[in-house]
Amino acid sequence: MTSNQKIIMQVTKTLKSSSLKLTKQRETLIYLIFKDGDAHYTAEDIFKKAKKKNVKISLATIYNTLNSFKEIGILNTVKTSSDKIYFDTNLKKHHHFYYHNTEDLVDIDSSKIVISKLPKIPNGKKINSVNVIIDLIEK
Amino acid sequence: MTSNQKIIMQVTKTLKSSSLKLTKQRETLIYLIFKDGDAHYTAEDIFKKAKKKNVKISLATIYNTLNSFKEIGILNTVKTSSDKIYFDTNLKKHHHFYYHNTEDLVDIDSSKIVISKLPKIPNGKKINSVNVIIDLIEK
DNA sequence: TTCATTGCAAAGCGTTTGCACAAAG
DNA sequence: CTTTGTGCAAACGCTTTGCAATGAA
Repeated sequence: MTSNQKIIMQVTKTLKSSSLKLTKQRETLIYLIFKDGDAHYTAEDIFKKAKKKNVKISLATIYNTLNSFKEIGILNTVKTSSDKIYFDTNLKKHHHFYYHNTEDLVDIDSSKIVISKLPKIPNGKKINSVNVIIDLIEK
Repeated sequence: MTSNQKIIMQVTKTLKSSSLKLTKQRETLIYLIFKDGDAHYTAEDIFKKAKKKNVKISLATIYNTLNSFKEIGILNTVKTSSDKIYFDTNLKKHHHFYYHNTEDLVDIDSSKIVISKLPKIPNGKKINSVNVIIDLIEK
């Protein structure tokens, strides 16, 4: 069994132990989203993938479902300088390359970026996350 | 003359030397945006500021004008996890605190964050910008 | 006079919501 | 059976656009 299959099983388990029901659409979404490893999709990307596989699912359901997935913690969202939401299957802390031309988002492992100095954090606040986006253009 | 007045003069000069005409609305916008030093405003923020001063300017003009300003390089835009565009008057390289609750954006000077390790940049690409957003929540 | 700029309302885009129907447990 | 999920179309919030009227040079 591949590591992606393992992840699909684990995610499915998480879903079952949540308050969400395991429906056909949700199974399909989990498969579509996790089968290729860490990736970033817009709702539209997934809608197209589903169409290609002749899976019947509406855009609204994709949004609603992915937002539910985010709530039970099997997915994250990322915003870039494009104005679409990217659903990110990588739950570990990580950063991103953003390909300006193609609007693609690619993971950068946490270990590949080291921040050796951080500013003083304002009183009463704490860090929720530190997000680095390296915006790439053609050389 | 304060440093903000100097900036307003300089920005006005840049505008004059661009292909854009110096209109009443543009003068007003420059004043509203630059008078308080580095800041981040949404179009709506500026619309409200203008109303308070009884300046007549439409939202559409604010958007169009600020986008023109961006093109001639007297303004930048920032995106956060909110879905609004922030117009940023700080043209120097810098990073941001994002106050999750209030959706406020606050500058972090470049010197306050040091990245001591960066990943290998993909072939044929170069870095356009490295953006760090420190997302803050209540302690 | 000529061309850019403005304001309005309408359109656009990605995302969310309301509601009747379908499916899960 | 009861409750949750689904699909559709309509609503939404922010931003952009088309166009007639206005203003700058």
